[in-house]
Amino acid sequence: MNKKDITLVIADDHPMLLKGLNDELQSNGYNIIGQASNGIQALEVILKLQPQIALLDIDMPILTGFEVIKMAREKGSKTKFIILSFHKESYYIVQAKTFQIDGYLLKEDTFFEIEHCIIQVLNGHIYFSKSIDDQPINLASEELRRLKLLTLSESKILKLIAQEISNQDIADSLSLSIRTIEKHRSNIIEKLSLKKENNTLTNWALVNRSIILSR
Amino acid sequence: MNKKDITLVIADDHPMLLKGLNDELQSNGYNIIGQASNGIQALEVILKLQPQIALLDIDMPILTGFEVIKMAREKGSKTKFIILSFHKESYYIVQAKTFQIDGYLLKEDTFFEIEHCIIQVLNGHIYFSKSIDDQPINLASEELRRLKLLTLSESKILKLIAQEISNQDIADSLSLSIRTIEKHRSNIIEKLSLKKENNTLTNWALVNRSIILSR
DNA sequence: TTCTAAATAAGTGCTAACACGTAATTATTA
DNA sequence: TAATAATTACGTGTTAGCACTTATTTAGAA
Repeated sequence: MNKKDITLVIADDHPMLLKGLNDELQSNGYNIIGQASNGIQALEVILKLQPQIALLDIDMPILTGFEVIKMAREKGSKTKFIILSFHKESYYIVQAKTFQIDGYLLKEDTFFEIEHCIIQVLNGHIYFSKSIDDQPINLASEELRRLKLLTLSESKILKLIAQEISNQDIADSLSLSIRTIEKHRSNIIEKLSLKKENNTLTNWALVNRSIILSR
Repeated sequence: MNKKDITLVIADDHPMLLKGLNDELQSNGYNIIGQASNGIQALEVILKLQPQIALLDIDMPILTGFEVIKMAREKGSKTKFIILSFHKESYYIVQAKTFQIDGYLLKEDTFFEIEHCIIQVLNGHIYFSKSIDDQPINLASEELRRLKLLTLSESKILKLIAQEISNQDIADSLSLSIRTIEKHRSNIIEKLSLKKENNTLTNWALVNRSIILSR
């Protein structure tokens, strides 16, 4: 495929970065059909122009990159999405993987890395920046994979925990003893293989809140 | 003064941003005599080329922008410094003013704002981005507003809390008493007006993790 | 029907976070 | 210089979550 046949939309709320990305891509022969400097603008441009690839920042005004992707897909968009972010923390990477986003780049990456990612994604592969340390991601993903091991009651309780509801309140709302809830918590901790720390389950549930609540 | 007589050095560890800035400045007739992608490189280039103005990122590898400025001045550099940063929090601004830095821009600023700043600084004025004072709508949430109330120490500790580091470990890493950390936590809770619940601060920090860590 | 998994519940002890107070030492600023 | 804010630190008590264990009832599978 010729580079000029690859349609791209790019979105970032930092004008200089947007310009740098635009110039570098264009001078390398890519066809940038749209730009945006906030989330809602990005969503509109993507839905209207239906590019093959959209390169999105996460932290944008009005809508985050993740929200744009979710909404674009709900509207039936076939665009492939690449996140371009400052964040290399596992929290973001896990979220990107959960959303099944096609690519994840860091703003510290060179153009070489960006171009490589675009090509990989166009060929149907998933590509995450080489600069991301895979270790914690795999650990976190492993825990998410284990979510499937939970029974119905355990899942229900986990959702309540992720909403910062105390054992006592969970017990009350489900008309169960607080000891039952405690036992469920123990079982959940064991199934997810969480480290034995104070409030380990609550902490883990809050960090992975969006994933738990979206299930 | 003609634009092409204005000598500039720019430094940022994000290649795309550096390119965007370079292209935009050059196509507007400015004379960029040097670039750098980390702190030590920036320092070398500034000392060697002695530009009239250096545009520096704060968060760079090896040396921060502030450190570069301090060291360049200690070596007798007459260069005027403009910080180009993501941070609009008061403590960064205060730090910039304490260092008597000539200009402070945000990466969300347009080229118009950047150019205006360069001109002001060249004329011996101090110029801080217009976006710093007016509260941006997209970030005007109550929580973020209250985050501004925190002191430097409190912010530092809050970031560690958001990374699930215990009081004891925070105390150890900062060489402080655990009681000091506890006191800071109490103060943070009060400043943020969090509800009086068990682990209320940890929970809040984890829920708002991305906001806290991106600051 | 027997076996197993899930759901229910309780005993007992430990720990980190937090409430609420006091107070000394530094910075900062008016 | 005086007043204020920030940082440091300790005392004492409370609580929610968790470890580790035992045990009954219910429901589904072999």
